[in-house]
Amino acid sequence: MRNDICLTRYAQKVLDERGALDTVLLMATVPDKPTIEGLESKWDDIWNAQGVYRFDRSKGRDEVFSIDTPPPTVSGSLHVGHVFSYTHTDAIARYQRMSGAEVFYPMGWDDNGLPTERRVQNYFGVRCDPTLPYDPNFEPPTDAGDEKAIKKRGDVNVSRRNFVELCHILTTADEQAFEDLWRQLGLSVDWSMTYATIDERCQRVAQRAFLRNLQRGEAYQIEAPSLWDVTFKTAVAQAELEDREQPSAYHQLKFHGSTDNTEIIIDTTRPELLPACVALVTHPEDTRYQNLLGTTATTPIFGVEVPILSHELADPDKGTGIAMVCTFGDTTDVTWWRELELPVRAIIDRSGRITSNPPEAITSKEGLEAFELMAGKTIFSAKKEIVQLLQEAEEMVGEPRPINHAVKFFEKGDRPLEIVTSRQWYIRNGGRDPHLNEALIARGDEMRWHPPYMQGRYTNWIEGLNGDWLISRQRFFGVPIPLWYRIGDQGEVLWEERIVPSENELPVDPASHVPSGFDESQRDQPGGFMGEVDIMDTWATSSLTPQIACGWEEDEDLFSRTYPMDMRPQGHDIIRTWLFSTAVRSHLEEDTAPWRNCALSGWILDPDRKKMSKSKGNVVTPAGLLDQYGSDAVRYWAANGRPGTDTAFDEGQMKIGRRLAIKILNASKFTLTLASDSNVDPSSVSNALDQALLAKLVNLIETTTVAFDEFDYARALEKTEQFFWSFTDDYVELVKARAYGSQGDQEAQSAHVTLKVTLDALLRLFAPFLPFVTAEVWSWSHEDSIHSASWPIAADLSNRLAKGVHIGILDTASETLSEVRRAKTEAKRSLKVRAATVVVSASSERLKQVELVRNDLVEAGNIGALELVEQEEAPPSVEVTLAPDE
RNA sequence: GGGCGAUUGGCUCAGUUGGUUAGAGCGCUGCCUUCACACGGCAGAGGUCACUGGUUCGAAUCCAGUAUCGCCCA
Repeated sequence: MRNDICLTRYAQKVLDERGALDTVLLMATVPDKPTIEGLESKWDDIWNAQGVYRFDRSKGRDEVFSIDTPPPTVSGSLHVGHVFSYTHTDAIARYQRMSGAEVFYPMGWDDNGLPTERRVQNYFGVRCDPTLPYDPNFEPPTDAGDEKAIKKRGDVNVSRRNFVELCHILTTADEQAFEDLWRQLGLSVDWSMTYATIDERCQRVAQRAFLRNLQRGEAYQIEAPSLWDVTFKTAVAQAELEDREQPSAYHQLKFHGSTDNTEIIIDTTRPELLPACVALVTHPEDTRYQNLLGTTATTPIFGVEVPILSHELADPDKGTGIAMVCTFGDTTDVTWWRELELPVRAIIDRSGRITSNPPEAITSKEGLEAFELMAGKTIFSAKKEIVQLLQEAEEMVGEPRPINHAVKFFEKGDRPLEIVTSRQWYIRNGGRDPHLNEALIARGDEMRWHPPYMQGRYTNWIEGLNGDWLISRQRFFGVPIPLWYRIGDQGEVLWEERIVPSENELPVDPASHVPSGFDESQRDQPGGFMGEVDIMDTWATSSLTPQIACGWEEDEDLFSRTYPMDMRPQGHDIIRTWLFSTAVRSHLEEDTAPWRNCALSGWILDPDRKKMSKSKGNVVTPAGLLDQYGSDAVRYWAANGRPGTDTAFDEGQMKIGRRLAIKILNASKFTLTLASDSNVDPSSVSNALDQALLAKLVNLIETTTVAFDEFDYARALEKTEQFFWSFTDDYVELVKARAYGSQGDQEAQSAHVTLKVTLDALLRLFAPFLPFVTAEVWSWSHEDSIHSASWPIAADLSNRLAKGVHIGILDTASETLSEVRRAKTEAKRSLKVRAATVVVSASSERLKQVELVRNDLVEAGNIGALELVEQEEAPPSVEVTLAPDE
């Protein structure tokens, strides 16, 4: 029965012996009571078995549409925000596939980095202690996941390698859960092409790219002040910062002019950095301090002599207009230090405490004693200590004045960042090189941005860069920086004498692998080698997703067919990190933009219009919603969110989506039951109303095709939905009787063909959004999958339509029918009650249209006498006289 | 402080280069168990398009400014 020829034969019989054979046909092709329940697993299985979404790598670059899917962070649960943006991408992927493109749509998992470390620490109740040796017999704790039990026993210390193994155990399980959810959602991903950012291939790509950067001089190591998170004890990059309003206080300190011992009052929020003071600085045009420029002052308590200098960045309106420069309180201090060529007096260590040894510049007894009191203390305690000392010495004016101000935090951290000097690896990203900066901004012009204004965020970010990209992290679970360093005869590390692995050795872990030409006994020995202990920032891997997905340097054939990629979908909040860093890597590696299109999706807001995020605790998880409303319904809600626009989480929209899916089932059942006999040749459509519907369908196909080509899936959905409801509410009601044969075979046949052609097109237009219900309905009358069927082509339909179709007939008929319904409703009568007479007054033009659909109107409205009165001036009116009440 | 976005019925949103009377869905109200669909259908009420000016024959739409909200960056 799934055979088209067979189906046609049966359908013919239905026409002849209608009624008697209806049941036979229904049982054979269309279910009696179609339902959307259970479609997800049924169709996932079928798609899987048939390989509907498998990438055919014989296709050339011109035929391929490649998508650089964002690898979601697996160390957390998915929330509806993910469903939202991934559905947008999938709709476009499905449209492209149906339009004839060979869609390259792999999925990755982002599992390396801090979020995983934190999850593993909490889930297993462990801490990584890199000094411990690997324990090959280590078993994961049996109480994993049991918060109470873990809290009771406390964390267990494990070696780095054991810790990494636990990371792999957990991420593997997480990834399976994610895939299951994506399948339930109906993403048309080729699941044979997944990758994980910590897997061997990704590590190889990340390390190879790093070595190439190193070779070309784009990666470099330098000892310099950098932003430092004291909780995670790692350096962080500019892109990972966020400002947070924090309570603080201004303190007025008395410096003393060296020549005449005048008091110089400076305002500072960080009095504890006084021992690290290296200069005072004021604005070059600030008349108040002109006479001091070029002289020196001594710091209170510590008695260190510092120069008084000028710099543009000193704000005359801030505090007293003269500031103390410390190494280092904030990034402005770093700028002053660098540009004014000041010395370093570091007093904050890597855990955020005051160092035990004072800077050499402090020599006075009083100063050394004061430092002794602060040494080893946290910032908070040291501040209390120094304020007390200053007040006792009467070197502070008044009390601290509380303020709120913006302080830089690591976006994942919860203590303010400090600035410490350390040896770190950087990749050039235009933060220091104006030419590279310009070149990267220009790359933005090679991509189409959806929506276009998002390009401004990219440009603004690059323009505001103040340094290169810091990629080294002092963490455990990530891709190691693939290097060793020679150790000199005295045991000193020779940072410039790097030992670089060859590319075919990758991936390497310098902590356990031995560079060629050495053996393990030489590790950390004079004359031997030392492995780099740092790992790369997670973005140093994620910035290579086009290279990873497309098989860079490992599958040149695939690479040539897929790169540069056609589309990068992502959230607008990570333009500065993911999008930008990816552009950097492709620029350096391939001298090209990584993609042709960037599609930026908005956020999901909770009903209070707050961004949905884990930290706010307002996250809604998708699994329950998919079960409750069905995947098509949830996708419908998601697809209504316009590109780049934040959208409120709204279960109401899911209810509507569900209703739409059910309506499609029922309307299809009706159409296919009546019209499965029909050919689908629009040129045989003879009725004027039918022709008008098909002409309108041509317009719809044109509109949705243009919208999809512009990545405006939401518009395509909206227009299709609008058409569909008027199709079922008006057109189907108007032709129902005729389709059953009331006006003869030819008229019925015209309706059948129209119904069938329209349904076939509508199902395909809906398919990118509602893949399950459309696949189900399509299968009732087709052998192939709707998802590999061709997208409707407007010209194909319009070319086969009769010429001179009056598209307005459809609206005229709908409006007239609506008037009849209104009369019945206002009379509080049933819609099937007879309208004894209906008088339509309108222009002769409009009356001609009514005349053309007279029979359908009379039957749909159950009209006794339909009278037409010509009236050119007044607006058209419809007067209805109902049959008397029974 | 700079940049960007938003502001349309109770709610969520359309409104495509300025063009009759501003649309849809939800919610609300009323009616109808109709032979695809009660997991439904039909219809109704409800908006001076944030505000103030300007351009224009004509502005939700273009321009300037103001306010509120949000985001990004200092």
